[in-house]
Amino acid sequence: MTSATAESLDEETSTIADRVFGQVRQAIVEGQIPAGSKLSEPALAARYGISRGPLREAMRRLESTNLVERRPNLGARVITLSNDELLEIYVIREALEGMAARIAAERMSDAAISDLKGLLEQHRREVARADWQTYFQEEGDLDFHFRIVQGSGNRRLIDILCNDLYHLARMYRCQFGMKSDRAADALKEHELVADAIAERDGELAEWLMRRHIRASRRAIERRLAVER
Amino acid sequence: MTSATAESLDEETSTIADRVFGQVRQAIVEGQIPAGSKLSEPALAARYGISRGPLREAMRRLESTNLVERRPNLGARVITLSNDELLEIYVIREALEGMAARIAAERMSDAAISDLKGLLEQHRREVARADWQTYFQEEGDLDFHFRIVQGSGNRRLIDILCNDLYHLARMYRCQFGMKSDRAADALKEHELVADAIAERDGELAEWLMRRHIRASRRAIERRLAVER
DNA sequence: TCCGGACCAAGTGTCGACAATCATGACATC
DNA sequence: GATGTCATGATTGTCGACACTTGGTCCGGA
Repeated sequence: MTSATAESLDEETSTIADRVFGQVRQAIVEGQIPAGSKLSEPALAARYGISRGPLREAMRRLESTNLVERRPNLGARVITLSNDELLEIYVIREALEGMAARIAAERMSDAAISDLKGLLEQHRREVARADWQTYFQEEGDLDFHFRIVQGSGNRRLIDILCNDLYHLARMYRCQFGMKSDRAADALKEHELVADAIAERDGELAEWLMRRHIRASRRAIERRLAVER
Repeated sequence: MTSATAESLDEETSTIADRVFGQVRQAIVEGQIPAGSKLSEPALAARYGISRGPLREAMRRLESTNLVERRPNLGARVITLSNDELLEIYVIREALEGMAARIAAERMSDAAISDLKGLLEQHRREVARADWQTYFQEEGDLDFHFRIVQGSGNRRLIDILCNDLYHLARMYRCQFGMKSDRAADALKEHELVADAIAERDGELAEWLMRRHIRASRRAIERRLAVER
């Protein structure tokens, strides 16, 4: 778990602010700190056994990753997950990951492509035998997207997606159960993207990736419409 | 000038950290603080007449906007503008602003489209009579892109582009002279995008916007190749 | 009973100071 | 003469404390 997060193994980072930043982020993403709840500086400082100085710096970093909202003299709150913002994120992912797939098709190493296909092979086995383990399938979904983005080699692209949007996506997924009835379809779409990349067809890879993310967004839209 | 920056008129923001964040950012973008130079906390704190506490928070925000790099116990430095990263930014802009143009074509209000056309009319007059005023043309270029992005109505999209990438672009532009021999071509491309939006043709607007940004990137690539 | 103003408490914003870490230079040794 | 080591200085990381703002509450009056 938490396998696909950039800089996830940053234990023993020299500065306290960075460490508590990662801890609070994880707590927010996984729902231990509920969405919309107020983040009291003294309380958090006491909870993590640090002073308010480093904690404020961590809060600033959390603010810039759009996980918390701050208003002057009023304090910080965990962001409230609105449905519109979730859909907005998928729009951005469609644009960014589509471009990532295009570049990955041009620049990804053969070895990385082999690894990618191996990952999909493993996912196929998991999906075939386990319908109740959609959780791992969902984590695997992020793993797949993570590798494509890495394959683009565009550092800023990697940064935006892996350090901001993927944490948001994981937060939404932990919040609502996100029982995906789309696991089989998504896997099929992943394989199509991987094939296009293996054939070095950047244009097709981008088109397929965008269609894949669009389909995911539509599935969410349908589910939100039903729940309403 | 500095017309197209989000939250630009944030004078008298209650918190000092936010104010000095904007000031330092402007100083970095406009080159008053040279690229690659070290940012000493005591020096900056003294320069702005504040303590190191708020300054450190401002530095954290600057770090998250990718304008400065920090390494623990080693201090912060202004980012060094590498050519590769500049091109990476254009790749992201191509993906993101293409999507913004598509959505803007669907959602932009008629009034906003009229304003956009008025802006282009003004740009046309400027370009026609002034070849030495490419500076204003370049600022106007950002203004155009800014309005398209705003027209998308996607808050996170607006945030990424206006609060991060555009400042980077302005920094590069202030750093090297960025004498653009492409002003006329760029204006023409802008008008095509605006026309597609006016006709509510999202697919075409995206295609044109991506081609426009790609052309700008290629112009930069050519210039970098010559200077080398 | 309802509205308005003042008081109070909690929390945020800011500051100065101490401890830990790293760079720089001189010095001793091989 | 070159290299490794150590001391020194400066800078960063962290902490506790103070001032100011905000929100709630209580009291008084209509």
